[in-house]
Amino acid sequence: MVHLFHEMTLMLWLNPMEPLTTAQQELYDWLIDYIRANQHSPSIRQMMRAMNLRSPAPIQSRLEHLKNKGYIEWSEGKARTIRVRDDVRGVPILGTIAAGFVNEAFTDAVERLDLNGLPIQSGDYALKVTGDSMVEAMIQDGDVVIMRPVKDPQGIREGTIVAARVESGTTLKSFHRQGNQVQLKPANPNYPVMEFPADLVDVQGRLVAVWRGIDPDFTV
Amino acid sequence: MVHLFHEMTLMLWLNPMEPLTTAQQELYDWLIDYIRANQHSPSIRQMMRAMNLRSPAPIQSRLEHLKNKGYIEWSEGKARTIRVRDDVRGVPILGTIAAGFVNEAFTDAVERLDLNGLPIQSGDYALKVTGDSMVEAMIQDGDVVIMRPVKDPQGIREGTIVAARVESGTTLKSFHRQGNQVQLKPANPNYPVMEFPADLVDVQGRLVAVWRGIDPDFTV
DNA sequence: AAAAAAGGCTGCCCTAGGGCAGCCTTTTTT
DNA sequence: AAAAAAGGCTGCCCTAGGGCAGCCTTTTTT
Repeated sequence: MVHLFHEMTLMLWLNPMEPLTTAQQELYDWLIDYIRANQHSPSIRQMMRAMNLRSPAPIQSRLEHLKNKGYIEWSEGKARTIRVRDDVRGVPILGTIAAGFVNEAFTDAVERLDLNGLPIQSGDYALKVTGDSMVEAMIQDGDVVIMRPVKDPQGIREGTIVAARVESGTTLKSFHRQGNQVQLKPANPNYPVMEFPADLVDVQGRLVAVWRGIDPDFTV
Repeated sequence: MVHLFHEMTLMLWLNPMEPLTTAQQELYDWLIDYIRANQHSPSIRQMMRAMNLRSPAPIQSRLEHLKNKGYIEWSEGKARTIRVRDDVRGVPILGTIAAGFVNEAFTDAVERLDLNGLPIQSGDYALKVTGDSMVEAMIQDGDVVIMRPVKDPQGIREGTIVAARVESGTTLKSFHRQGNQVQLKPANPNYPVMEFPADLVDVQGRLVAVWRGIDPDFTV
């Protein structure tokens, strides 16, 4: 059983794109980091130095491969115009999961919500929520939940909302311990609390954020 | 009264940074659009052409001004390295406002949530929610709501969630009409429905998205 | 083990593109 | 109205940085 779960977690990270060689992957990872940090592409010479090469040619061929495999693109002949493919940015949605008054007036921006990156880490993934079992936790059908892989399942706090895989499927629930058992509690009285031996519960991630786009056609 | 409201809406868009001259603003706007569309900075020559100039010098001086006023920055001497200041990206947070099971396993990404831009338009702004008057609409204290300015208040659908300013302050409520009156309905039975003459209600935006970052210390 | 692909290097070409002096014109401030 | 700032232009310099031929070495596939 446990083996099955491990296969699952691996599947989660399967890359749907053509695989990269070690050198290509190394360049790609460095490139992603550089672009994220600097907001612009490095030059081929910079990549050459970063990869400890003494000539730009290898970088050019690796870039060519990355381009052919669909990872990046650039404007021919123009400096620093490499961009990562659109759908690689952002968080991958891996599937679906069951689940007064102020008197101050608006003035200037007091802080900013940086949707370009702030609370999301590399490795995070998203799930689209189906069902209403978490409505009392303010998560409803159609929401997108951003999950973070859990390295140490022992360290999960009581009540953390997690995506947990048990034999019947994967579900978004509140995580609780009861001796050797794990309880997965819905946030909706119409659903039962589920209880499993701890080793049959594979926690695939914990909730770090919720995104809800409002469809204007559904605002009654 | 109505005049006051108009002053408010203007205040909303006050730019806290040093103002730009027309030429600088024009370049800045073009630059923002270009970077958003292409994922990389244009070259000075490109800007020269876009601004219908015959020499790069004016662009250089405008960029210098934009830099001194804190709008942009770049790496000296490196091509296409202009970046917009960090806190200008993303959505400005303008203040605070009262307010089952699947058997499919996760596999590959079915689609992607592009946090870099997808559902947000230029002009949108964010408000941090305080209070629990919208809990039944799944919006809770601490959430960040992304709002879109409403061009035509007549066109607001019944039940749309809006940020509305009335004489007592600004509030996040569900918008309803009752003859010449406007009803602002909370999504919480503990709060009263409010009713005002339509011309005393200034709708400052409608809800387009909700973002909730989960503080790991509060996951009980 | 053999063949193919990828990686690496030297060395060179050449242009995209940043920078700036000097001077004039237009716009904005005072 | 005068002064200051911003905008514009010509014209030039020069290097950051893309591109590639040719050949060898290492890794990956078959």
